[in-house]
Amino acid sequence: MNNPNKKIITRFAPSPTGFVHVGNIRTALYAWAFAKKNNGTFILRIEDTDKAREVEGSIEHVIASLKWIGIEWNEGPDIGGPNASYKQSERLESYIKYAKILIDKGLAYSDPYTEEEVEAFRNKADEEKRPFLYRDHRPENPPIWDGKKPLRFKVPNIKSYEWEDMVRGHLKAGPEALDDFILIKGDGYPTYNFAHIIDDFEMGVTHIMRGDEFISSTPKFLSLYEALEIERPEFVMLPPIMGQGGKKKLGKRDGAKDFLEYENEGYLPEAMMNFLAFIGWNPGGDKEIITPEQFVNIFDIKQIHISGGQFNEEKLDWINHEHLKLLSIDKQIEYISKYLPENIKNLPNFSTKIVENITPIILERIRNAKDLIEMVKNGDLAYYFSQPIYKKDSLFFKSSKIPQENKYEILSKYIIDAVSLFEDISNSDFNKENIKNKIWEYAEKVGRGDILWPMRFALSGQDKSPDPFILAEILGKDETINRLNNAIATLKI
RNA sequence: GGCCUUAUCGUCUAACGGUUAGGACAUCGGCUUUUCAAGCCGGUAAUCCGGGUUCGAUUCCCGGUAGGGUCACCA
Repeated sequence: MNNPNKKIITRFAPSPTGFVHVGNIRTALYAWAFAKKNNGTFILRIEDTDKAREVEGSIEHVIASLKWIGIEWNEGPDIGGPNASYKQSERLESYIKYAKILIDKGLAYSDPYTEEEVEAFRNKADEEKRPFLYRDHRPENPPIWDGKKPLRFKVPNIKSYEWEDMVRGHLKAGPEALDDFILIKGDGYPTYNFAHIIDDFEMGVTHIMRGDEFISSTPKFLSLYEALEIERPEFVMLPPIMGQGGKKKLGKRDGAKDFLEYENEGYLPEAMMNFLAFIGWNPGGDKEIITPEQFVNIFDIKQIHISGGQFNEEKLDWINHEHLKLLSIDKQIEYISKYLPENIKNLPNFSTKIVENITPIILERIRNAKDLIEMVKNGDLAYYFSQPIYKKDSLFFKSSKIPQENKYEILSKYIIDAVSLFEDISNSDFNKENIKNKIWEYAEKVGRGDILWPMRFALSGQDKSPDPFILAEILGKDETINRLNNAIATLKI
């Protein structure tokens, strides 16, 4: 088939019919990684031969999606290349050229029927419960092709085909898989079946990576390669990505979402790449968190799976969290700032300094932007930027040992003592270690929960929060004492 | 329905004839602890079924079952 020393050329060839989803991107990812690993060429080609389904802005969207996840191409519609154009609608001369070769060989003919007539043949076959084959109706004397009627391939040899696939191994199909399919449609545009073969040939593509839904049409492609007398590329059939929960192949019609949505939801591109890479491929071993560079280095077609994998959002969340932890502190701050909701940014004491300080705390508690928004909803963030409001009884620790009768006085005393202890720490030494050391002995004496919980609650106003020492450090000495004094005042009401 | 194809814990997977069938996510429990989170430790959990081949099958073969794909002037 291919000379092993030949430069590897792969491509990703979406049609501009709307957004791309994870399935599309996974295909692109493997083709890109394979080419990159082998110092080959990766081509982006737009298959815009169905004008009816075309959606405005799709090409920009594909480009944005690929760029976001970090896939770059060597040739494409935006950057050109030696075999431009990279849009099929601008390559019509090529298709006509090869169509004429087939006509001259007697291997293509004009379809004399109307769509309705073909449909009637099909329905009749259905009624008689036998498979429909156009070639059963192959016309005796087809008219000269005028470019206004579909041009059909005249399958030269109705036979069984066997071929090798780099993932599936040996595959085969009987003659019933072969039919006189349309090469060029009535509107002058080629079909996928024809166009991709011509383009891959002209662009020197060595490996075709695509979903396994193309297995059943492979014999048609094989027959066409033969008729055209061109060498076929290697086939690399990728397993499907199944939708969450169900067993259906993930597709646009089944609720697969716009790939760029994942950016809005706070997923990191490198986490997304990591996750997608592992649906349908596994390097063996226990390592599950890999960087894009590592992925390219270890990617191997031999380790692509043959059966489909489910899209598991919980695993994606975990992977995202792992990658979040891998980020530099500056990148982490950038991440939190990017996804922090506006209502937090509008709080009275909002400052980027506090955001920087609470970034590690937040990061520990979230896996994506949804979690961050959830934190905000639960009031887990607002207290860093504004005074908490609460009822005085919630200041008491659940298993408090403070006697009921004069509990407000006693707790006030504890907090007053704490304040005076903290007064001793200078502003510059007001960090969590010093704060803890300062109060620890006292806390041991009165019972840790009876002062630590009230202190934490006075600072946060929340049942759940980080520990009081880190809270105090982030708020700073003045604000900490201020809030503790507020708690004392609240107890008096 | 015809044809093609797939099948290991709930999920993603490791095993390339010989393992107490390993890991990860999720889940459950424990430790730690002022609450949460994180972390650490541990538990539950799988070879679809039936025949072969073999000294020995998750692994090879056949059949069944179940899932997926495909049968367009869509890609």
